Amino acid sequence: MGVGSRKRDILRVVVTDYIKLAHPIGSRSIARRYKMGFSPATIRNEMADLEELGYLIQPHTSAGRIPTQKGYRYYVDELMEESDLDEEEKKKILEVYEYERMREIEEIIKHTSRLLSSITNYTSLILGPQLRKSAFKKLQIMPIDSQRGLLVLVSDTGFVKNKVINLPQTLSSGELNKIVSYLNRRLEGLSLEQFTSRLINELRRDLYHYVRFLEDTFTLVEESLTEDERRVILGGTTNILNQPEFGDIEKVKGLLSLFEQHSQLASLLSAPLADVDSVIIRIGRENILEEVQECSLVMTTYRLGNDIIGTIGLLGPTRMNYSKAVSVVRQVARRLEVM
Amino acid sequence: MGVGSRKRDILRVVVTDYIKLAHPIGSRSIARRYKMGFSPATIRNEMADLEELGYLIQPHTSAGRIPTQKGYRYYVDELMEESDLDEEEKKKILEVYEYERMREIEEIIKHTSRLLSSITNYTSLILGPQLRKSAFKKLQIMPIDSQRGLLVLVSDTGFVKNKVINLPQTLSSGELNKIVSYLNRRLEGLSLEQFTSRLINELRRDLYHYVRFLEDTFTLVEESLTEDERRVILGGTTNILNQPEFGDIEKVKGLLSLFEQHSQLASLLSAPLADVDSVIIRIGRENILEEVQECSLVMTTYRLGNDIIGTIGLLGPTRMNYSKAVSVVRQVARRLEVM
DNA sequence: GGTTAGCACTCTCGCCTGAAGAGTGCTAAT
DNA sequence: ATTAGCACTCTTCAGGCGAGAGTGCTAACC
Repeated sequence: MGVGSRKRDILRVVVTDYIKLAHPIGSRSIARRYKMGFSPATIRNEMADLEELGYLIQPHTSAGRIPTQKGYRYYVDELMEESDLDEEEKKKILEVYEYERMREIEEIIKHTSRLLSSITNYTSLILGPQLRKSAFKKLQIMPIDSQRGLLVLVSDTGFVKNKVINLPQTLSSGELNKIVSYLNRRLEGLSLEQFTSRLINELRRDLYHYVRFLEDTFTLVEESLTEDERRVILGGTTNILNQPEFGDIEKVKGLLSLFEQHSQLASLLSAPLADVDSVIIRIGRENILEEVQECSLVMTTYRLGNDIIGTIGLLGPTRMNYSKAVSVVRQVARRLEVM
Repeated sequence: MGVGSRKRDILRVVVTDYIKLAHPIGSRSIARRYKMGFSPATIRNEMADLEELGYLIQPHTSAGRIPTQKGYRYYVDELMEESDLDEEEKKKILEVYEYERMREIEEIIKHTSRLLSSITNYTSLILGPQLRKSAFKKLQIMPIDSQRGLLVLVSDTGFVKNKVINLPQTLSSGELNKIVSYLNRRLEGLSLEQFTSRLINELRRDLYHYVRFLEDTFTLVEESLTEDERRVILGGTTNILNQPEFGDIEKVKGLLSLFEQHSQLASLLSAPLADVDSVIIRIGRENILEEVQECSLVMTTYRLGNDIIGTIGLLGPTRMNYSKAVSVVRQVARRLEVM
């Protein structure tokens, strides 16, 4: 299919119209809506060819055509033009981040997810800061009462994690301070993925008197690396219900309960790290998970500092407005990077 | 309707059968399922009376009857017996809290909500610790780098709150320590609701040199009092989709988006504080919010320490298993109180 | 008088049918 | 290569029909 060929034009029209109208597109309606200079019959022939080639399909004989997954793929790769955002949408983006300068990273992400879903009416997914890649910044243990203390861990990307731990009664505040400053010295600048069992054992040796209460400290860091890395922030989870293709409860059920399983979502968002900065589109069955095989995901990575720290994405039906989704995701990611 | 009257028995049967079977209950099926010693015709007469009295209603002529809101109300007030839990369910409860001793209150609540929804198949709502009622325990500011610090606030109920704040460059660590220990002394034992603007102004006077960076501290406490108090933890939000009465997307939509609005949910859960320890049931339109007028809420308060600190509840269709919901909610709340 | 059997009536639900509408594929003409 | 024409297919929707379930009423029964 060469550039400027009639087939290309017709495929483009079918895809964009189907995205807009959500029902099969017939030759007659194309001829009516766009004055292409061909009769419906000609268009019909071309459409039959496009079906032969696997780009279109008929839901049943004598309905119009709708794009196949391959058709969408060709569209986003070859035909789509990235649309510019409305003035209003641009303004919305600016406003959100206007007042966000000082907040914690968690807050920024939550607002971002709300922003994405409110502009697009799709569901937004944000894979939070990859704690693994971020560096240790500071650790502190503040005594709460005689038995308990609060362990606080801060990463250079502004991520904070707490845990209440037991303190041995025998521990003086002087000793505690010494331990804390030892740990800070020892861990300074390490990325959290360097916090391996070898390192832990080394620390254990050095601090063998206090090992029992330090176990909690180690546990916290480990939890941060595993469980917490999979944290996904969602926005607009009910937007999907407005899509006509999800009018059936059964279809929605799987999707909505997927939204409660963060580790699954995290795997969905794991992008090939090669394509940093580019926007990745996964259409239908290109996604691994069963539940989203009738959905598409438009996503990109965002960075804070120099390391990649997360992914933001929009999930909609395969019939989603890719053009808009791509530009929204791109713009917001860019905006996020200058925070 | 006196105790032991036939009407009572029949009302009980209609309500329990409808809860179980989810379709209108007819006189014939009652006579068949329960050998009551009356013919269907007699039961029919009684049912006609019950309809007259407003306890039952027919969805259409010549269908069976279903309970009205008034019918459910009579049932829960007069007829229902609290059911005991299965061994398996009891075990489930024990297991969850077995490994929870050390965790932060937030974690405990999350697990509790998962527990509630998994046992009952309804949606669980937990109104978190009422920070307002809990007392200030400890405040700490840990420097992260030369410009920023992490402010950490701990309440006596184990609630932790963080915020990244700007530190004036000119501030020495000695000065910082002095400020922190002054604040700790000054705030010791105060309940957070005593943290009023009068107090803030007093602090402002005493620390007028540092006011600008302390503003963030004050803000944090204020936020904790307002925004954060309304935090609601949800579990099993998609369970509602399994109920036959919510087979229609339109009905579900409102409910699911309500689940994203925490302040609304918080208002739903606000219970008359008079009935601490008792389980409160709100049936259908007894709930204020539009979206849950076809749902019922079974809830009770739980305490940590001596002050009431929250509410746990189960939300299901009006046709929910009240008997089970009441006992689950009661048992879990009780279990929570000995943490 | 309370209870019951009998019966006509009503309403839902699933199924079929038929007409309207939309779109196609094929053929023959341009 | 393109187009007009036409028969054909398929969906959708309304209407109709029978089965099933349940009712209300009446008259008989204990």
